[in-house]
Amino acid sequence: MPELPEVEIIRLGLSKKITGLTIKKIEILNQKSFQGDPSKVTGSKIIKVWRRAKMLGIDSTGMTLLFHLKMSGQIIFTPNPRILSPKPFLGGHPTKDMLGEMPNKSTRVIFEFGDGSKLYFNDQRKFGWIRLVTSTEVTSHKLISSLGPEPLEKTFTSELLESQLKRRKNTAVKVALLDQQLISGIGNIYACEACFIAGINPQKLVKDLKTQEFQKLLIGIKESLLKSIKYGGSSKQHYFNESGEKGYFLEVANVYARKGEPCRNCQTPIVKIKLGSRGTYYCPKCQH
DNA sequence: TGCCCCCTGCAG
DNA sequence: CTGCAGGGGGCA
Repeated sequence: MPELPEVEIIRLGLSKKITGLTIKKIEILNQKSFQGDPSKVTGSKIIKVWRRAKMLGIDSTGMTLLFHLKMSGQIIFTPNPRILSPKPFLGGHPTKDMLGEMPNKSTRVIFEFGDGSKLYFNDQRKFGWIRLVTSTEVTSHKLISSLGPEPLEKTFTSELLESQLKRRKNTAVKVALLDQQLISGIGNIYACEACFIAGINPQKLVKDLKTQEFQKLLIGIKESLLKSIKYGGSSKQHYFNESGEKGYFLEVANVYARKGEPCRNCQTPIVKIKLGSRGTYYCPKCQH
């Protein structure tokens, strides 16, 4: 589920909460969700929490826990209930708006820290994973080294966007935007949103884009990602931040999941098509 | 460059 | 019941 904004929100929140804590115990409930030897980090202290593309990294001494949430992964932090009052989501049964008690049936890995707080890795569909790698090996790891530039970096300009996308000239723009080797962190929601802001039909081939369209697309990418972070991310089904709170970006999204609803710009009903086997939303009047 | 697949669960 | 879901690796 989570794309760049959602993972970034988790990073921001988690960083404040777990930096400095000691990993006391790692309980693996689903073997496939955790790759590596957990004993290599138990007893060590958390130094840093970082993000690259849609991946989250937790550094301890010499080792990195690398997380990928894929479609349904969640990272949920709970303070020690004997020290701090329970968060609202600890209260009850899971609903659309509330996460419910931890752990639940989707919990795959549980980290326990020295102060009694816990971190739950939940993943209904089991596509996500945690990999334990040495910190020196992580940057050179294939998963990281093959990634394209981060779209929110200042150095990510329309020239860079153009040169990256043009590595796939005969591909539809929206499909190219999803390619993590070209640009990292954009997923299905923000690819659709970026195309809308840029006024570009998602089916348009990269080779047919004009310089000015790359400039608009750059704005569309940065705007939609930043706006989502501001609104707490997109919570369609699974996404909750590390404190169990939903995000509200989809309530202000222009096209994603708005099939048949009026375009916010021209009132034309938003259309849904399949592109590269992914659901794709756009306004047939505003996007050419 | 385009499918199939990894899984589970929810909506239609 | 079928189809669909914030991802992306592997394979032809």
